[in-house]
Amino acid sequence: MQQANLEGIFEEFLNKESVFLNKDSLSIRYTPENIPHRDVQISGVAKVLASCLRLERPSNLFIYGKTGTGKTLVVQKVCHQLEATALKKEVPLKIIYVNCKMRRVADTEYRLVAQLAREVGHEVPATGLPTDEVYKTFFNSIDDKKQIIIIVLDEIDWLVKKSGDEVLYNLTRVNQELKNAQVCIVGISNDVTFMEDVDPRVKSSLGEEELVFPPYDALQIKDILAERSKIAFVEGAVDEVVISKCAAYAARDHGDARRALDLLRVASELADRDGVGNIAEEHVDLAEDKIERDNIFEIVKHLPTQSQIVLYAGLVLDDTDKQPFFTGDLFNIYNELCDRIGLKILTQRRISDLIGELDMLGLFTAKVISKGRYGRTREVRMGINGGTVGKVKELLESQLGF
DNA sequence: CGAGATTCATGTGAAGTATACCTTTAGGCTTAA
DNA sequence: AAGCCTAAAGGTATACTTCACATGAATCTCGTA
Repeated sequence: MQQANLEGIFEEFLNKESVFLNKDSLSIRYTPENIPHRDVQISGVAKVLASCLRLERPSNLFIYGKTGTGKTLVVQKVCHQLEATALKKEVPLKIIYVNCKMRRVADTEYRLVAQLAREVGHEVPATGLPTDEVYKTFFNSIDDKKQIIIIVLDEIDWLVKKSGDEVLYNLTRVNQELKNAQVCIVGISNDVTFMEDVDPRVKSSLGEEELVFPPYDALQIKDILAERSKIAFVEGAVDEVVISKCAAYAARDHGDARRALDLLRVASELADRDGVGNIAEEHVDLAEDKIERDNIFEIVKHLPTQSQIVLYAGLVLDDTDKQPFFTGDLFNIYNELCDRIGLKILTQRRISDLIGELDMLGLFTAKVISKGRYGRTREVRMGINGGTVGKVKELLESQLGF
């Protein structure tokens, strides 16, 4: 009986007409042929980096703009082209791309440099070595021949927020130590104000050239979506109205094209699953919830256990009544929870830091306030909205074993 | 009544500790001449 | 004697703890109008 059912599902799936031609083109990893409305930025980046084709070190470049304004995409695009040209002209050029936000990959000085070393083919242990040693490993392996290295540090603001700007200082100085190779650094930041509280030496050196990516407006996002959907969907699967809606939603908060693409992709997946031949407006609404949920799930799932418990404690408090709550309240609940599942209780000092981290991830919204006579504390609210809370709670319960 | 002192709960920085892992080194064992 | 293996010694990064001091506005205190 069940077997037959399964078979039925598969059969149906195969017979069903899919809305997709090439679903990949909606994914964030996809690099499209041309990037609409970013000509200025593309040529800006290209002009700066082009000098490496003459074996001259390009100026360091610092790029900032909000999420989903195409920073990463543009840089990657230019880099690909550059690599291709360099290959043709036999210019020794290497481009290293590192995303600093990756947990446990590049979020400390040591780990970043270790990652760089790995990118040039030197396995480096996760701990144990002096940081200088790792620097040396990296330098030596790039300095063995004349070449230009372009290091792209994406989400560089994270790295600095977590472990200070010393890394950047060291990296911007590397050229003095290298005999053959030359290094150019491209920093990409979502935080527009990030440069303000950075060592002025780093600032002047990293910001030799600066480029701002303004947010897209609704019309531009529409263009982008239209372009991609030509590749992604079969004829007539997606309606003008749907695209407008996605664009409008995304433009509503700071012109985030990535969000628009996500909306369209998820909406179309939902439509596909429903087995209807085209995407309807309500699919977009459903998609909006789902994306928010999925993003949060992804973050929560990979949180260290202790942070998960702190988050769960927040959810418990959120459930009762108080919304904002304070560090002390949270710590009490946290204690009970740890007791319940027999986990080691960390100090309040540490929890305070963990709350800070959850705040950075957007799961909490925490603000240090003074309650006058009644002390100073963090005022914490949940950064997760209504419908998702329950699901996150379920997820945590199953992961933590409540 | 208002200026200044007090107070509370916790933020925050610095230094210390435990753990896991790394390299170096010295000693011991094996092996081959 | 040379080569190889092993275990101890000495070192590091990271996550966490301990200690001590900093914060900042509501509240208290006390001098003054």
